[in-house]
Amino acid sequence: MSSAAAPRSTSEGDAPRRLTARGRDRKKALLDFATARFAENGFHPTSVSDIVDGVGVGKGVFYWYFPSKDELLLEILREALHDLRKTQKEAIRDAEDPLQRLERGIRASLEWSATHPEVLRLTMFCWTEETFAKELRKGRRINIADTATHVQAGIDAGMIAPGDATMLATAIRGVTDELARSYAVGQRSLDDEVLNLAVRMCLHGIVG
Amino acid sequence: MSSAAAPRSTSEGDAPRRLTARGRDRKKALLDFATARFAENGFHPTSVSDIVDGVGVGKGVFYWYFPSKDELLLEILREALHDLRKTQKEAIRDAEDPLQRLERGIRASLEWSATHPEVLRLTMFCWTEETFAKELRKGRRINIADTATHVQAGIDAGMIAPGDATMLATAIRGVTDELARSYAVGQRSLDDEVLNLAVRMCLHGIVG
DNA sequence: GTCCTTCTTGACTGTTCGGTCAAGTTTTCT
DNA sequence: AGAAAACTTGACCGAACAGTCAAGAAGGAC
Repeated sequence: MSSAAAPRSTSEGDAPRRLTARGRDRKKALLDFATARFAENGFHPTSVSDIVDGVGVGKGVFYWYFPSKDELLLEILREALHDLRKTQKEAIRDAEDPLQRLERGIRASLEWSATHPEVLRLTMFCWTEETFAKELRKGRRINIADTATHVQAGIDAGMIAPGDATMLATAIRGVTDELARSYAVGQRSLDDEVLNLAVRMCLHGIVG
Repeated sequence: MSSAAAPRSTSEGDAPRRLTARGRDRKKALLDFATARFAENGFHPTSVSDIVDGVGVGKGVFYWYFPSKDELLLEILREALHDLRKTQKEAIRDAEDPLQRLERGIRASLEWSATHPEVLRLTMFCWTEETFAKELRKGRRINIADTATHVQAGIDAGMIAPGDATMLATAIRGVTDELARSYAVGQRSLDDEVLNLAVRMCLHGIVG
């Protein structure tokens, strides 16, 4: 116990850990490789050894950058949800009215999904274990709230038939999620036709 | 090698294994308990020992009724998909036109989901591992094909705007799946309001 | 009763896995 | 240069896990 400082993993509160350039590269390599393997093999069937072997480093490296395998997955998740939201916000920025905001948001969602199919697969797994589902619920709540804002604005502007904005937002998410999922699962390509269908289902289904 | 017959598990082809009344009860108990535990704890985190302990039997019992843990989950899955389809068929039987068939199918889907939330959770996990995803893809293909039949009939009868029936069926499944999922995940109750919303989104979104 | 099949037990096996650690190397800071 | 911090190694550990098996109990068929 009297030994050296032992900067053991991210301490309780959180000491974000200072990384050198080399460190940042390593961490990213681990993150990327793990994401790919988790998505194609499943989370549990992919061992920490698989990951470090794949990246070509010793096992200790893994635990230098991540406190645990679970925490790694949480980090992948958080980063993905954050990136998706950022993408949506950018896509919506210059829209002129609520309906256009909704349409662009829907398209941005699907396009993001098309470029991150591995994350979508991971997401499906995460819903099935509490540790990870908690994080997803948070993201979902935020996403639906964002959408509901625009739906409500549309209702107020008389562009959308009155109704429970949150529920309509949930249904919109349903259409986009499922179409994205069927792409992730490899049953359909995410082309313009699908994008247009999603928009048509959501908007013409709810526009008064 | 000269030992007794050794009726080892379900043999390659398949010898459905003759069960006594006691046997059938045991098997059902294992199936039910496992479904519940898998749904609340996750598949991998739930060990075979957890299951047999929960039911109060020795470990050998498990392997008398199931060749492996994976095979047990596949059996749960197959049974569930079969039951859902049967329920839908019954709900649709006396409908008068394609639109009514679609509406009743949608309602039946959601109602079935409401009474089998554990299965829905399991389903999400299954999409993430090939062994199980294969089974789900089959179920999904069948489900969408069923729905597409009615959509096509609606198009032919001039009740639905022309379009790719399969794609529309996919979107319909999207709405119902997501609403069901948000129920399974515990964010919303599956009341009449939700049922009506689903029908409204699907039908008024595609009716010409 | 006796024979045969179904069913049950629980200790055991071989393996794998997440995580640790003492020791060493490289980079950065001063 | 020298100290400190960041990084890396890979053998090692205890726990847990899916699956096996030799032995026997229960119950139906005759």
